[in-house]
Amino acid sequence: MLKIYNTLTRKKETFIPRVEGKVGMYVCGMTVYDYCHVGHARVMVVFDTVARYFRYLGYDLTYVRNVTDIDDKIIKRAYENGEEITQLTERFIDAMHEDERALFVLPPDQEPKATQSIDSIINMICVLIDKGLAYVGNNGDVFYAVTKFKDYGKLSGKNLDDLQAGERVDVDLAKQNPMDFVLWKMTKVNEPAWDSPWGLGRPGWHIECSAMSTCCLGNHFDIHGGGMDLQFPHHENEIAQSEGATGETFVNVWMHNGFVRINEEKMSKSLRNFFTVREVLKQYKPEIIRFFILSSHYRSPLNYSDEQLNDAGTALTRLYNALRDCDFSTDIIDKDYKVKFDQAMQDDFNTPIALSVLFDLARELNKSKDSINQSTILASTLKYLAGFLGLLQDDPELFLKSGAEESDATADALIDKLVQERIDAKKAKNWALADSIRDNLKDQGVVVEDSPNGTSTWRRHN
RNA sequence: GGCUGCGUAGCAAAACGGUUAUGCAGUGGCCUGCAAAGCCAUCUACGGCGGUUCGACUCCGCCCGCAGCCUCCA
Repeated sequence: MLKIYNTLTRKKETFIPRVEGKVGMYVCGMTVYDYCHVGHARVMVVFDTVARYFRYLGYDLTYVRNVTDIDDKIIKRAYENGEEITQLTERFIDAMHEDERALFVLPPDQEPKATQSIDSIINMICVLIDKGLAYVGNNGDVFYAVTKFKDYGKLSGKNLDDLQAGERVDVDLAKQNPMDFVLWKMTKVNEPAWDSPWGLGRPGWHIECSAMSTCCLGNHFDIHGGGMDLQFPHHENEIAQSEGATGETFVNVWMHNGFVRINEEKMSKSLRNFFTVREVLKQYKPEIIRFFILSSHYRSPLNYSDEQLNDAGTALTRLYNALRDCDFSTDIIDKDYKVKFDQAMQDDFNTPIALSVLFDLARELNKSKDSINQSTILASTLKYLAGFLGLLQDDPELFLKSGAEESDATADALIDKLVQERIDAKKAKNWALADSIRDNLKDQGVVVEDSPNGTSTWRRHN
């Protein structure tokens, strides 16, 4: 029985799909004006893992993750760069897909873009105006009237009166209520604009997700996810828009992942304390980053530091080491470990425990190396289960011999040659030479390991 | 100010009302020419104060500390 923590009820609930055997999941994706940072990577990896697990459980999943390709920041950045908006957004969409592939994130089934959903956005705004939930302000912008939606605040646990008491910057005088938010913005000079019943303009941020999600998954679907910071106001506003427009329940389960932190502080673009995925990839192998992300529960904060990444690298090396030189078979899986793994994953996708099961498995595998049958079963089980986390699918030999940089065949050949020279030196009992070769390689980040039968292997230190 | 959430050993990170988490690091041993890897053993815990209970790290209350949201942010 799969349990998922639902932000709406603040409880873990047994997951019951709306339609038996099917799951619709929408995740708020990136605004594409810059490279993805580790915080974005967390969203991608976490929901990729959720998606993989739903499929593993046999659900027919439709996973939608949008791209916000029109907003103030995009316009500003394009202007600063002296670049066409579409040129900028296409560039960063490509970069995002590259990062995604690097982190073994499988593409979502649908990836709608805001600029390609203008019709459904306009339709939804029309309905909201017809229903008296939205109005045209005296500056021509269209606003959502939050006081008209009785459940406003139900997701974030906020209450309009308290919010109004809070300090607010720059209250827009065209609004009836300071908490009202924009559905449609009138165009300014040199901005992209679409024709609408209210004149040339562009959509506000929140409406695009309401339009795209209901468009792709229907008025009512199972899961909506995103980072914690989207809880309010973004997701709150989505509920107001979608439920206001359709009169139906919008989403059954709201999932929010925790932040990536640096020095106990949220990693964010505005604080300028972020590392982009491609920066980190220069230093660490992609699978290490994925392992690092999954080593804490998706709702917990995740502190980013070199120490953490190094630990993740060592831990992952242990698993790959266990798989080294093993045979694999797809049809023999150890049931006990599978059950333990499932128990962890079904408890709100508890990946730290799922990983601990993999380590238990690795220990037993290391002990069973002299029994081919047993080690094949355990190795196959380890690789099979790890696959649902998007881990351990590389050839162990390749993983262990690779570094963060692109692999270099000539460098590897040279290492092989030195390792062979060392084997020869060992045979001649020339320990001094053997040790100096080993020390030499170690200085280059290559660890040599001997095996009982006189052969030697090597791996690159993370 | 309002609303969330968190506080576990050297570091990271989980579960659980009474029983080994797990990874890294440390210590002792086995293995090894010596190492590394691996195996075995082992030391460091549950922010503070009360309460409930036969028994609480786990439930409740208060306090302290931290983070986040209330403005664009994954």
